[in-house]
Amino acid sequence: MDQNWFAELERRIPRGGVRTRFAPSPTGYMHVGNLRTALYTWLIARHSGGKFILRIEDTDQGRLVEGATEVIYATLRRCGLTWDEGPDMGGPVGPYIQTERRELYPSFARLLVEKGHAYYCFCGKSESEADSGEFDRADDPCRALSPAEAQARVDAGEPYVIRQKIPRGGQTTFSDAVFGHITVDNDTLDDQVLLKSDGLPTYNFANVIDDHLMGITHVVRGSEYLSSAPKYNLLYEAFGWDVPTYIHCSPVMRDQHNKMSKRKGDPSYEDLIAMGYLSEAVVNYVTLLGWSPRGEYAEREFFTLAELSEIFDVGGISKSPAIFDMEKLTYFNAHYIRELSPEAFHTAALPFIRQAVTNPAYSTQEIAGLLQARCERLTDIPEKLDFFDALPEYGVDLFTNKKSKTNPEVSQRMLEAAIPALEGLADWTADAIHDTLIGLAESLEVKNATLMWPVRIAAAGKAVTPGGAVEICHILGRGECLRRLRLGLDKLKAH
RNA sequence: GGCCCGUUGGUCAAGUGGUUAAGACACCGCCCUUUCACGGCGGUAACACGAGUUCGAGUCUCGUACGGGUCACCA
Repeated sequence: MDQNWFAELERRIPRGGVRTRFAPSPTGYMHVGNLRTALYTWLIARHSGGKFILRIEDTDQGRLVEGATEVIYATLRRCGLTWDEGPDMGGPVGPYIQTERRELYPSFARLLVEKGHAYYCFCGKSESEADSGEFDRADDPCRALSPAEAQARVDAGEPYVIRQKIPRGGQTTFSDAVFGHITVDNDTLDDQVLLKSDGLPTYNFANVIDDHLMGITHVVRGSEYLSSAPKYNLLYEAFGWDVPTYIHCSPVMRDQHNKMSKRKGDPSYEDLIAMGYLSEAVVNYVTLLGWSPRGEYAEREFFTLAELSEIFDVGGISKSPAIFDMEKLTYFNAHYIRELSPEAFHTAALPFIRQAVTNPAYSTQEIAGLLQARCERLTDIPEKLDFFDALPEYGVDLFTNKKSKTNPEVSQRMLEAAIPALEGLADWTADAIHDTLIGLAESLEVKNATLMWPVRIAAAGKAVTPGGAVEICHILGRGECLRRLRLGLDKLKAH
């Protein structure tokens, strides 16, 4: 490759503003840790009015998953993480899929060889594998090969990889926005493979090349890459490129000892949605797992994405791992469910209401109204409504409740009074039912609960219901409600 | 094991040498009440340990313990 080719690539790099990138490998789902990385990356770009770029890292040919990039697109879109450049829309520094950039990497690897910072290595895979424990990379004879010798073997068609030539001795210091300055002895760094024998770059190499060529200014990634960061610095240095700002994030854990992982059954973003969690709740909660707002916002925890992009700062990212707490997510979810307008909640809840309530006579709007303050996840809904379509089997013991001062005998009296009172109602409205029952309790000289309890039990056949006697009677409608109340009365008489 | 990193209540966390060591979840209690929720009020509960430095240390230094990461032609 000639100088002009390199110069042209350099010329395309946007300069000036902040540019961040989310660079997932397409594995078919988005784990929580990944989502958080995407969030922070997006937030950093938006906070400073910069660009957020999506790049697909698919250099591992053995792990390609069908339809995986669609999952990434769908998740980012659903979370509101809009991107400015990416595989689907292109951009000034495309292509944005690494395998489509494959011809780029060998040239840069060879450039490094010419500069003396990398070398051809002809050792087979088996030799370099650590199981023997005998092979010391520092003694790799390939490292000492003269350029002419190496070139001759390449020309002869011998398989090879290109390795980074780490300086012997000395130290390398790199800087991370979260962890600060870290210095390591070069001797603890290994001559990592840059270009694999299949001609594709390793993750570490492709990252450096692509981040530079795409003008990335801030690199957000997991702390598992912290220990390879010094080698990145050496690479940037060897090329003479500016080093981007590193932002390493500690992992999201499932418990004290293990990272969250699909393999161990931990939920991915898609799983959480299927479990009845709202996207906004997941986004809000996950952002706070490992980052917290400072100053005037330190005591707040509910934020919209727009608010987060206003106040997000890298300084608030914590160094230690955070354990994912489903209970707290559930709390956030409950909050977001309550924040929904009644209409929006009805729309979200309808499929779940329909799992339990099929009778078209019952108002799903009214049912949704009862549910909104009573469910933490949408999936909680069906179980709460199981008494509408059919009155459950129940025993007279349900009519006993100490706090409401009821028992079967009292309940019988209450129903005997309530049934005719309700039969006489001109309009079956919630207000009318309410006023009638309250008035009846007053004239019977019992507390409201003493009358309401048996009415509700007879109407629902269940001790715990969303909504009280008035709401349930109203939803059931005059006919069904009175039928159930009479059934309850018969049951009490038989008792 | 070598190297790197971390450690404030059960969990998320604020705290940047002087605080009665915030706040939230969970838990418990009380209030509200037509069951259950919602909401309101209150409570239990933490600086891993040991040495320094300092008038003074959760905050700085060192060590110990514990935890995590990494040592692939995976990302």
